[in-house]
Amino acid sequence: MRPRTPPAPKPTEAELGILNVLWERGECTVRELHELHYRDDGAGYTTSLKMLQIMHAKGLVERDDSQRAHVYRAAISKESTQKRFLSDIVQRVFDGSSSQLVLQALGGQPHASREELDEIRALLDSIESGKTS
Amino acid sequence: MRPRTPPAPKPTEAELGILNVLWERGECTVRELHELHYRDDGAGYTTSLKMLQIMHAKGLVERDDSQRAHVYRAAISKESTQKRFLSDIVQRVFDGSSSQLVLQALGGQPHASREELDEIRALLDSIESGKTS
DNA sequence: GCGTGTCAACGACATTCCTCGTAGTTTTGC
DNA sequence: GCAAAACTACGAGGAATGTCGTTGACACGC
Repeated sequence: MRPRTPPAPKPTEAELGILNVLWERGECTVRELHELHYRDDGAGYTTSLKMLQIMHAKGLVERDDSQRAHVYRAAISKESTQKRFLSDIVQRVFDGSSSQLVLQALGGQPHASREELDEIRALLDSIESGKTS
Repeated sequence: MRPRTPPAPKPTEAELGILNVLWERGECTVRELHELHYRDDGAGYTTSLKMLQIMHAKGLVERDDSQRAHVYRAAISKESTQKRFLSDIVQRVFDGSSSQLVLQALGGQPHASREELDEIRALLDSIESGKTS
């Protein structure tokens, strides 16, 4: 028997935009999402609806249809999606080396705050001390 | 007058695979690329050719057609492409915070070598010392 | 009751991506 | 010379993506 949810595909760019709203708001009706996210694009309401329906069919969002206005929320966590995209990009443009990615990320955009840098340093320490070497 | 090269679009996934070969080999004929990259997919030769033609039209690769077998090479650098994808993903799934991305990358895949960790640490130092704060 | 407005569902459509078949040209082997 | 092989060019077409219009169901106010 297969798992009930076949691995939930990688979100497209438009889907990612919607997921960002859902991650922030927790849950949304179609109307709410449309006002929040699609207002400026000038896109029609049915576009928002259709996107959510497609995403629901893909397993990217869950739906409560007990009310007339269905309520949607993300079916995949933001963190797992971050990991997903990260490992994708590491494989595709960084030859599988995540530290190469880290170097590029730190070098390219060096306006991290002192706290963030310290946090990174602390994580480095914990990785190093946890190593079996 | 517009610039001659309108910003060269973001490579698709298939295009990225081809670029990886070109970055490694420097330059390739269609035949070489096909043997190296498309052999296992069972894809036809004309598919490789067409991809390169499309990429050339987009400005992703350059072409030397002085010989019968045209020679292609990447028109965009690997590093700039890494930056491009990195900043994309930072905007899309990390709320614009590249240090958040770094934390996730370091945490998610903690099998970096001692040398890599040291290199990252050195970069942190140079960022911190270079700060105006 | 009934009209007005909101909602989900569905199909249609343009666009992009990737694949391939075919045609026409040039080179090579003999 | 000429046939076979290799190469480029071109267009067709299936799949996915994102957009929308239309339809039919439902709810609320009066």
